[in-house]
Amino acid sequence: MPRPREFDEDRVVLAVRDAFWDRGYAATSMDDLLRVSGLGKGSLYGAFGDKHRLFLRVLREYDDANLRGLRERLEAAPRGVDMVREFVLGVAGDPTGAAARRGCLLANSTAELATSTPDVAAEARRSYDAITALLTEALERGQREGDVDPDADAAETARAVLAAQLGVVALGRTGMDLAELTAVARSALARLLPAPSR
Amino acid sequence: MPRPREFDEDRVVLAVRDAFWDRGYAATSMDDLLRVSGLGKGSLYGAFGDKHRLFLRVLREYDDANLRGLRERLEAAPRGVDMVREFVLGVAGDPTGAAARRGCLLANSTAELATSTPDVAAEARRSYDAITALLTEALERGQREGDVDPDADAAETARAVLAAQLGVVALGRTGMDLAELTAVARSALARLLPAPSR
DNA sequence: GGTGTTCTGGACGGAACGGTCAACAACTAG
DNA sequence: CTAGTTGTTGACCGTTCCGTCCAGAACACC
Repeated sequence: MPRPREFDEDRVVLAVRDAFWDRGYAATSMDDLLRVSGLGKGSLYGAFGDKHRLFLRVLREYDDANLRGLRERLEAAPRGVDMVREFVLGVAGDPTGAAARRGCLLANSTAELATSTPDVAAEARRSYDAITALLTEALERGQREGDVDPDADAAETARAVLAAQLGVVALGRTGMDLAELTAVARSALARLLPAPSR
Repeated sequence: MPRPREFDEDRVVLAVRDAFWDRGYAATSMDDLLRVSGLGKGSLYGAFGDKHRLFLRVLREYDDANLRGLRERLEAAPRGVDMVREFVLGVAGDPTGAAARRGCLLANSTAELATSTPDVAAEARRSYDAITALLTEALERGQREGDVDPDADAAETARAVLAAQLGVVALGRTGMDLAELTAVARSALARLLPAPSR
């Protein structure tokens, strides 16, 4: 019997996500969020709660989408190692450099908020653990497929790959030249994923 | 003939730095800065300008101190490769984990502000370029000293090491278990700095 | 068509924001 | 001791902040 929503919840979450992504949490005002979402104050508060709750929801959905994408890429990849390489090289994938400059919402949020907001730190741990598990799986497949040194510890390598990727993300945020950023990614990958000594 | 300052400028910069470091730029209010510095409004504005200018000064001095420390460690290190290892492992060096959770002021600031504040992005590039140069120097010394594969490109390796360190810093900020963080650092180092094949 | 429930938009409040300014204090140079 | 210069303090300003609340609108159900 209630009056139905006039807006699409997912669309609002994406619009709000972009605002937080571009400005950071603290620098994004509720007025900004109302503007980009097109909602009135009552609607936004009614549907999502206050700024903090809204942000956490946005962050969780962002992470979930990310993990889903990685999982799909792993399944679709001809070889396990391809997914690992894409994961690192993809940071510099957008030829305009805009994506690299924008960085990763989770990484940005962790850097800004992890100290003051335990929820964000916990979300980051959850997400990075899941990514590590996926990378481990990909590397183990790579070992079976003969692309990765079978003597290497896949889980350890996965952690190193994640660190390298996070580093490339951080460097991309400085506006570093895209060719150089790609070179960093390649250089790290070449050293982290030595071909099996056959 | 002027009236002399009643405060020590460097002490104020350090106190303000800690405030920015703990809360981030946007979440730190001028009142916070007045409290931690002990100054009145007129004094702080008179000596350092507005919040933005004060922050940039703090960030530059932080970076300079960092670079100075790295240079000294390189000069003091028995072997070039020691400085490289310290650079990465040092992130998890504080046994309480507080330093790891705090992260790096420059990295945090870049993640929060690089998009909206070109000055911060430029400062980050400047700093990371200088660190890369130092790491390259250390690695070249390591090659001469027989600790680093002489066939590796030192500059490329330096970039990969920097990325790995930034990644470890990012992971440390999530509150990841300290032993695990150390393992990540070791794992990355072991793969980035293969012993020379003698 | 009436009724009950939810949604909507904006007015509103109190607090906190960054920044200015003027009156006063503290010193130096002569 | 006087004059001149700078430092200090805190009141003050206009703006923006987040969040609440309410009057009215839009639907579903009976």
